[in-house]
Amino acid sequence: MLTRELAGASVRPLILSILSEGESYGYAILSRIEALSGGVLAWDDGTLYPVLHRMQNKGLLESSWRRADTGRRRKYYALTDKGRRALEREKQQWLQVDAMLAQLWGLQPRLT
Amino acid sequence: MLTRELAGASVRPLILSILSEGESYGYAILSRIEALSGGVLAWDDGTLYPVLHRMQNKGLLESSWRRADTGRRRKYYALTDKGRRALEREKQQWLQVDAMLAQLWGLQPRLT
DNA sequence: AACTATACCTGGAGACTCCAGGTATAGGCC
DNA sequence: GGCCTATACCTGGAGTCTCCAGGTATAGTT
Repeated sequence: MLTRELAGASVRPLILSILSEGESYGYAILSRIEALSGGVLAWDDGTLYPVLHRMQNKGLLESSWRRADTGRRRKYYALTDKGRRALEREKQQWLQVDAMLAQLWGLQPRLT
Repeated sequence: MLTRELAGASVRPLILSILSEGESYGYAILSRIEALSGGVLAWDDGTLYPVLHRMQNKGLLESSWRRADTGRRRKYYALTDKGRRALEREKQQWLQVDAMLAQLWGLQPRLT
């Protein structure tokens, strides 16, 4: 698994990025992350939900309870404009740090 | 500046990577990081020192006080074998997460 | 009726960054 | 000599965050 710190640094960008593709809900976001990582990475749901709540409190997300075709209640989250701007900032920051590490590791820099 | 989380996720890999090039000391590590970031990123030294102490406690680093040619006392840090292994792990984890984000952002994957 | 997968939530423990403050000294300038 | 700046290190407390363990509820399958 990931170090606590890297987990912390990546949850938010991952959530924002996933939601930038369209609205989704907690359980699906978890599955998406697991799939993206090739099954390597799986967050505890008790970690994800508080993060979603905090992000909503900060105005990055908005949510609405809806009933899916399956009959289940789901809380769908969608990006707000503020969330979209936050994603852009987080992305720039990630690329900034990544560029530093790439330099130290002798990897070729990323072309943005 | 960086989000607290990204800062947390990157300090350790950055320190380990910088020290993998050879021993160094707190103040120089700070300057190195600032230089690597093109002046954008500057850690507070009150953040760095406790990190170095923790890493030493965990056996990733070893330190020795020495007097530099300038006459100043410096605490030099060097990687231990355990530290080198930790770097390798942290690197793999970073690349793992980076690959996920790259996928979401439509960037080309990194060839390792 | 029991089980599994789906779907959400909370509280407390522990860990960590950040900030503000502190100590000490070499070298340059007046 | 006296002052300032850059160099060099350290600590304590506030606030924030992940992680874990626990809890609730229900659709579908056996």
